[in-house]
Amino acid sequence: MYSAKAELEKAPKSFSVEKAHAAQRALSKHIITEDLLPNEICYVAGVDVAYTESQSIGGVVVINHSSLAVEESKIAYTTTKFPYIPTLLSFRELHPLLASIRKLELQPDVFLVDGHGLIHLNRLGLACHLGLILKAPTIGVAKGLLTGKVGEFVAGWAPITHEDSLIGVALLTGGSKNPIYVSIGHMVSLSRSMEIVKHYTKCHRIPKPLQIAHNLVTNEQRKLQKLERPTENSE
DNA sequence: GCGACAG
DNA sequence: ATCTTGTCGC
Repeated sequence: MYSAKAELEKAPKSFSVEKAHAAQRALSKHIITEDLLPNEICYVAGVDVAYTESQSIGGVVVINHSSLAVEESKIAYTTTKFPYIPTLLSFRELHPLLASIRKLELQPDVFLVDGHGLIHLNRLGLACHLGLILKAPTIGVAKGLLTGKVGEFVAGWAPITHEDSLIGVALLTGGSKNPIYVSIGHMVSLSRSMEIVKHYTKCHRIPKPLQIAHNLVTNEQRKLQKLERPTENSE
C-alpha cells in the first residue's frame, strides 16, 4: 500500500541527495493530473514559510473564492532541520507547512503553494509533495524557473516543456513584465490551475492567497526577531 | 568541467 | 529565503 508519509520518513535516516531524488521519482508516479476539484470552488488556501535563525514559520490562509474574504489563517513554528538545496525545497518546507495546515478547521478545495509542482527535474516540486501527503488538490506557483524550456508567449502565457512534454506554464499576471510559473501540484488539471491563478491575479503578479500568506508569516517573523534580538539602542 | 539554481 | 536605508519611479 502506498504511503507518502512512510516514503518521506525514510529519507532523513541515511540522507543523500541521490536517495532524495530517487524518492522523488518514485513519489511522482502517484501524482494525479486529472481535475478532482468540485465544479464550484468555495475555499482556496495559500501557504508560505518564513525563517528566523533557527525557526521555520509555516502559515496558511483560507480565502473565500467568491468574496475573496479571508476566512481563516493559522501559523505554526518548527525547528529548521534541513538546509535549502535547489530541487529539495520540500524537505525543508513540508514540516512547517503541515504543522500550520493541521490547525485549520476549514477544508480548502485547493492549496496554492509558493514553489513549483511538476516543473521540477524529478516532477516532484514542493506543491506535488504537499499534495500527496495531504491527499488534496495543490497548485504550484513560483517566481523563478529551475528547469524546463519556455515556449512562445501567446495571449499572456507560454508553455513550459521538458523533453516535449508539457509540465507547466509561464503566466503574465497583474500587468507585470516578469511571468510567474504555474504547474500542477496534485489532483488538478493544468488548465484549471491557470484558471484559478488568473482569478487571483487581476491586479497583482502574485495570487492573493499567496500574498496574504506571505504577509502573515513575514509579520510573525518580525515579531520573533524583535524578541530574539532586543534593540541595541541604549543611550 | 563550470555555472546556475523554487524558497 | 535573510541581512537592510534610502531611493528611483509609476
